[in-house]
Amino acid sequence: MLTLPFDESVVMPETQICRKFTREGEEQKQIKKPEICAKHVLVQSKNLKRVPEEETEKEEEEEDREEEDENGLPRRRGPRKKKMTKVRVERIKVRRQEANARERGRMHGLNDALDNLRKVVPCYSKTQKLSKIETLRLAKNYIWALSEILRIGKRPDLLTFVQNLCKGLSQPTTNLVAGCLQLNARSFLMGQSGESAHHSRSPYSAIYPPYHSPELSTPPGHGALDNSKTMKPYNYCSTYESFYESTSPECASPQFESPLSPPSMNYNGIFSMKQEETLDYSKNYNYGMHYCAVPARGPLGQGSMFRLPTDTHFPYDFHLRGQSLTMQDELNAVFHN
DNA sequence: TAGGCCATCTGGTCCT
DNA sequence: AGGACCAGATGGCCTA
Repeated sequence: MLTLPFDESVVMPETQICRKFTREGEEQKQIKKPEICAKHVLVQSKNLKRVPEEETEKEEEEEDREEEDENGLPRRRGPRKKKMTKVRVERIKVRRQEANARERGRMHGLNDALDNLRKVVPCYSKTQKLSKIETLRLAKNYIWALSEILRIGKRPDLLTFVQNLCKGLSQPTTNLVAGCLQLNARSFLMGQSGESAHHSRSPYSAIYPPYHSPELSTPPGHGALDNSKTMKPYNYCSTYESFYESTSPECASPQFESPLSPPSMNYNGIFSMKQEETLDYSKNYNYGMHYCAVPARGPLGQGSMFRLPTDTHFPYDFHLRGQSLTMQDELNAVFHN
């Protein structure tokens, strides 16, 4: 069901500790406070340990002897407190540095995992990253919303779905989720008038799983079609760029080319499906993703704003120009309520 | 400038 | 003993 390859090896890359971190502002930090690379620390510590080890033991023995009286008995009962010799202090320092490096690596792994989570929740933006807590909240809501769909067996209307997604989220995040839908919608409309109509999907397809997509429902290696053979290689960058008019820094990322990639589909509304890149898209664009939102009867705000036509297909019949804004208003209202 | 978010350091605790 | 995990403290960066 998840789009992007959920590969733990990506989450915890082997070289995680010593790699170059590129988080915003971190480079500056590196300049100010050069990062102590774990490997360095380890090497240093090994050197520190190895060279003086024998000497250390001698020293410690001597110190221990110092604590004995003339009869060879310890001066005090109970556990002896080891003297803090230079060497011992140094060793403690090194161990602390090692522990710091491990802790840093651990936190980076955690952050990588969080980044991967950001990519599979329905709202992903490189430029406006969700905070950690918001990512977790949104992920929880997303899981809940999807399981509700499974439980009930039918799709809720768009607004309900988005409302569920936004429960407990801050207003900026709520706006971001709505913004994601708008971006999608805009691109969708642009696609209609332009040459790349097939490059976009309706906002519905952006956030809903591809229920009617037999081609996509089977992960590679599990029979059926291998999409990577019939479609152009996955490249979400183009769509990313179409949304943000900038080059995705992850274009070159190999992590999405894993052969273990799950069906190359992303529901998050920002990235496109792998299949969108196909030249023969018009033929293949038949995933049942043509859900469109039509205004519900009655004034806005009464119940749902959008409805899913259950058996009719109105591809591209999405009245977004007016509605996208209204939708955000609705979402804001939801938030404020 | 206050507040939110984040990375890092640190010491404590638990587990192997 | 050493590593993993955790939470508190701290300081930097960013934004409203």
